[in-house]
Amino acid sequence: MTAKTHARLKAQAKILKALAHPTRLLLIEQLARKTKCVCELREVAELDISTVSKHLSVLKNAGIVEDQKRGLQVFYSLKTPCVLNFFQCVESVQKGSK
Amino acid sequence: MTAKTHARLKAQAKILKALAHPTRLLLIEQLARKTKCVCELREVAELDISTVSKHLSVLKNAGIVEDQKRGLQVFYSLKTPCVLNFFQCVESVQKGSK
DNA sequence: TGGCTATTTGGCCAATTACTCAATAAGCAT
DNA sequence: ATGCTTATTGAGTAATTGGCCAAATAGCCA
Repeated sequence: MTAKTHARLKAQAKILKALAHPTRLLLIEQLARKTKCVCELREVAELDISTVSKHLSVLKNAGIVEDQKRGLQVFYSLKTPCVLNFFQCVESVQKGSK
Repeated sequence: MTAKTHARLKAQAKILKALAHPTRLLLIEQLARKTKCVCELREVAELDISTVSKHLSVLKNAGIVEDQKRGLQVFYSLKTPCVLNFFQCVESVQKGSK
């Protein structure tokens, strides 16, 4: 395998890895509805705010969400809504067909 | 968050997690072309056959591939080709839009 | 049966991940 | 400036992951 192929696969895996965590999926679902600040997301996730912040930075780093500071709060929004299409296929996999 | 929601998210994450590794993405690309045995995949992946076998069992356990024994060899094939659609979105994320 | 080949499984280790708590930064208000 | 609130970052720890090697399993054929 060439180094180029390896780099491509690694980059693709990074994005999927960012999606591959229950809490981060929850955050994505929330952001699919509307832009929310970290404190709102913390309530939904029922986790320490530092933990939520770190999950958000993983998603941001992968290019899936973006952030915007407004006063004291930081609002996150879904940058690439196409990730929601994943769920359809995930469901197909769960049903064991297609 | 309800226990049910948590279970759903965990199940979805499991499938994404199975996809989220460079080697497993390579295996999926290979199987998208055609059914292959473990030994053929080992050559492509350039890894110990036991490592490849474990990656395949992760994919199988997630419902993404299926296996069929023919004589000494075990052939794997893509059970849910829709996972290939993921790549389109992954590309969009990489380009930072949509 | 015994030997050969293909694959899976178990043990081990190094690297990564997810979490919490504590410390730091940044923005506003008094 | 001081204090209060929101968020991020760093340290430390427990659990998970991915790799290899060695051992076990399974199928074929002599």
